[in-house]
Amino acid sequence: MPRITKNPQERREEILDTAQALFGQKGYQQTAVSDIVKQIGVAQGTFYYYFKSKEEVADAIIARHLAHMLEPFSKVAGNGQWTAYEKMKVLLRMELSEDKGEGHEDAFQYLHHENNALLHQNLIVKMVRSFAPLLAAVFEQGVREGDFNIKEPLAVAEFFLTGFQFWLDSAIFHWTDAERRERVQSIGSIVEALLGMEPGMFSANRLLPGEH
Amino acid sequence: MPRITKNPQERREEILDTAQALFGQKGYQQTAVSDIVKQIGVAQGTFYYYFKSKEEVADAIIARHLAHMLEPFSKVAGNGQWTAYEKMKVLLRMELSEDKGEGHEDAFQYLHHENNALLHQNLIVKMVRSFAPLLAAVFEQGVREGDFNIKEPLAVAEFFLTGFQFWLDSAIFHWTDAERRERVQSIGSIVEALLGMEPGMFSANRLLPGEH
Amino acid sequence: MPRITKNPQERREEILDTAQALFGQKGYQQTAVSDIVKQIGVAQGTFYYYFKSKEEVADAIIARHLAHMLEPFSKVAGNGQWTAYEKMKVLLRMELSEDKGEGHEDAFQYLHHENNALLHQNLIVKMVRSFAPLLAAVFEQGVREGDFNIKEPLAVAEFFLTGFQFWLDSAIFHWTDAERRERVQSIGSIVEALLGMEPGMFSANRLLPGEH
Amino acid sequence: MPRITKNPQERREEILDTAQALFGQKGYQQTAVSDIVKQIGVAQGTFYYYFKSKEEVADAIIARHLAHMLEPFSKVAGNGQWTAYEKMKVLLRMELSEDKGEGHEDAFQYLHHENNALLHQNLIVKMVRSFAPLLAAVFEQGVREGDFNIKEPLAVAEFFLTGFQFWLDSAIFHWTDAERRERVQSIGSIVEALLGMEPGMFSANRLLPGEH
DNA sequence: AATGAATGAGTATTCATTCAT
DNA sequence: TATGAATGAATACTCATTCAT
Repeated sequence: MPRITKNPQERREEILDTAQALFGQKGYQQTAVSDIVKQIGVAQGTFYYYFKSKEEVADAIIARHLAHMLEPFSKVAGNGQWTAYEKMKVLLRMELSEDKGEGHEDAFQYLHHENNALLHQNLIVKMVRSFAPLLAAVFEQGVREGDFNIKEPLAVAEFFLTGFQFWLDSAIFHWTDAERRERVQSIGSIVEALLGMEPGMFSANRLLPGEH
Repeated sequence: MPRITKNPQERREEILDTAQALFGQKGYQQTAVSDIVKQIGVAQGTFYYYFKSKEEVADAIIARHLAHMLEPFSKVAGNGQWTAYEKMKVLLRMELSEDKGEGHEDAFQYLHHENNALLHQNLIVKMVRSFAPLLAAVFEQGVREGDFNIKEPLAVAEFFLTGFQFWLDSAIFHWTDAERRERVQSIGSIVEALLGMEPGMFSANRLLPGEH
Repeated sequence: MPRITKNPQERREEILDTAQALFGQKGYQQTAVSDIVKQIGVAQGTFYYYFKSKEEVADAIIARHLAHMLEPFSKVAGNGQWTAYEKMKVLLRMELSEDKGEGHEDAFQYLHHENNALLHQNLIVKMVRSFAPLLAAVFEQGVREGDFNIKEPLAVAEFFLTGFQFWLDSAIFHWTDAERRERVQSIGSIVEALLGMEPGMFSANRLLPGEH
Repeated sequence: MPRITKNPQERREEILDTAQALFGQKGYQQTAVSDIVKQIGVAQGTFYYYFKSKEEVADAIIARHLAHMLEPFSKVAGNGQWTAYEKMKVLLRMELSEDKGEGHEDAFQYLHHENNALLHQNLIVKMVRSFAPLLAAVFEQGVREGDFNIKEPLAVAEFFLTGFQFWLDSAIFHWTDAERRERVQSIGSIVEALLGMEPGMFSANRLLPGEH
C-alpha cells in the first residue's frame, strides 16, 4: 500500500530475480504472476508496467542466463594465448563441473525443475546457436595447430553441443546421479573421436576436478 | 444420441487415431478432450471409459509410435547376414529419408507441430533409451569386423542418437528446410569420426537416396 | 457440492431467470458470471455448459423478452374482428400502461437499469424491426376502412415505433415521472397526425386507463 | 522525456482532437487513455492535469459537437426573413445531406463507430433536448403563417427529432446503405403528416440535393 | 459400454486513476 | 505544467475429470 518508487533498472531486476527464484521452486506454469508481485510487495500492474507478459519475463531470464554463460565461454574461446587443446580442456571442465562458481548453481537451478522442460529446451537451442560459431573457431585453430583432425567444424560444433547439452541433462533424461556420472566419464573419448585426436588426450582424469 | 456400440478394440483405436490427428493439427495442449469426442461422435464419458486421462492417450500414441519405429530398426540391427558397416548405412538412410515408407509420414506428423515440443522431447528420450543398446551391439560388431574403432559403444550410441534426433529436428531447432539439408549433409562425416573410420565411408552420396 | 442434475430445459431457464434478475439489480456489466452461478448454487462450468458466453445469455433474455412482447401485440394486430381504429386504441393502451399485466413489470425492469442502456437500445431496435410490419398491416387496414389517411405505411410504422420507444423511455432520456407523463399525454395527437385522422380520435381520455 | 510546455488551450484541444480521432478509429471503450497520450507524446499524468476522467473528455467532445451542430441550426431557425416552411426545407436538407460542409464529416465520424453507440445515444438525447425548443418555435411560426396545422408543437418537435435521429442512424439500426436511402425518401411525407400539411410539400425532390 | 450433465479449480491481463517529484 | 512510476480492482472462460443413470 505504501507507494515505493524505485529506479526502474532496479525494479526490473527485482522482478526478474524474484520470478527466476519462483520458477525454480514451482516451475514456470505453476508460478502465477500474483505470486511474483506478492513476494516483491508491489501491485499486479507494476509487473505489467515492466513486462508485456509472463512469457516476456521468461524470455528475459533466459536471455540473461545465456549472456551469463556466453561470457566465460567466449573469454576462453577467444583467448589469444592458449592452444585449442588447452581451451577445450578448460571449456569441458567448466561445463562439466557441477559448481559453476560463486552461487550461480542456485541461480540457474530453476531450469532443472521438471515443469520447465520447455524453457530448458529453448535455452539449449539458443545456447547451441550462439556457442557453436565460437567453438568451431577453436576447432579450426586446433586443426591449424595439428592437434585436431576435423572436417566441417561448424557442423561438428553444433552436433557436439546439442548432444552434450541434452544428453547430460538429468531433467530431460531423468538420469539418476550415478547414471549421469557414468556418462560424464565417457565424454572425453567422445570428444577425442569427434575431433580426430589420439585416445587419452581428454581422459576423465585430465578433465575432472583434482587434475591440473 | 443414438448409442452405437462397437468392438472395444476398435473404439480404442478410433480414439487413438482421432487424438493423434488432432494433436497434429492443433497440438497436444490445444486439443481438448471434448474436441476428440466431438469428432468421433461419442460422449465425454466414453473417452474416460477407455483411458484414465488425456495424458494416457498421449503416452499410448507415443508408445505405438515407438513400437512402429523400433521394429524396422531392430530388424536391421539384429540381421545375421549383414556387416555392421552395411547395417549402419541402411539405418542412417532409414532415419534420414523424409519418407518413412507407406504413408507413415502422415501418421506421425503430429510430433512436428510446434506445440508438441514436450511430447516430442519425451519420444526422443524414450527412443534413445530403447535404440541405444541395439545400436551399441552393431558398433561392437563393427569393431570385431575391423571397420569401426571405438571405445564405450553404449555411451557413443546414446550420445549419437541424442545428437542426431535433437539436432536434426526442425521443430526443436526451427531450422529452415535449407538449413536442415545442410546439416543432413554433414552427418556422414560425424559418424565416421565417432566410429573412428576412414573418411568418406559415409559420404553423403553413399547415404542419400539414389545410391545403392 | 452435492451434484444436482436437472432437466436441461429447466436448468437453462433457471440460469436465464437468475441472470435477468441480477441484470435488473446491478446492470449487465456489473453482474459477474460468478454472481449468477453462486445464486443458483451450481458450478461456474454449468453456466458455460449451457451458454457460450455471458453475452449469449443477454441475447437469449432479450429474445425471450421480445417474444413475450410480440405475442400480445400480434394477437391484437392480427385479430380478424376489430377495426384498425380499435386495434390502435388497444395497442396504444397496452404500450402506455405502466402495468404490463401479471407481474411482468418486474420481470423486465432490468432494462431500465441505467447500466443496461446498450442492451436496451438493442431491444428497441429489434422490436421496431419485428413490430413494424404488423403495425403497417393495421395501418393499411385503417386506410381501407377509411379511418386512416396515410402513404408509406411501413415507413411510418417504423418511424412511429422508433420515436415512441426511445422518446418515452425514461432510462434513455432521464425523464422525471412528471416529464414522462406530459409526453404520454401528447402521444394521441401525434398518432392522429401521423395517420391523417380527425383530431381527438386518440385523445388521452380515450387511451388511458379508466376509459372504455 | 523532453518536457514540452504548450499553451494550455492548445494542449487541451490537442488532447480533445486526438481522443476524438481515436474514438473514431477504435471506439470509446476500446481507446485507452494510454493510447491517447502515447499518440500525443505526453505522459499519462498530463492527461489528468487537463481532464478529470476519460468520461469528461467524451463529454467535452460531445459538447463541442453539439455546439457545432446547434449553431447553424439556430441560425436558420432564428432567421427573421424566412417563412417557417422555408426554414423547414433548409433544416431538413441540412440534416439529410451526407456532407455537413467543410470537412466536418470526418471530424464527427467517430460517432458512427459501432462501439460508440452509447456515446451516440447520449448525443442524440442532448440534441433533442436542445434543438426541440428552437424547432417548436418554427412550428408555431408555421401555424401562424397558415402553412402548418399542429397542436402541441414542443411535443411534436421532440418526438420528431427523436424518431429522425435514431431511425436514420445506421450505426444504431445497422441499416445497409440502400435501406437507409429508402427511409430518407420517406421522411418528407412523415413531416407533412406530423405538421398537418398538404401532401407533396416536402416531397423528396424538394428536399434532396439538386433542388432549389 | 455409453451417456452427458455437472464440477470447480485456476489466472493472466487491462487500464483508469493517483501522486510524489 | 508535466512527468511516469505505481496502483489495484475486477472477471470471463477453459477443460480435464467425475458420476449417476
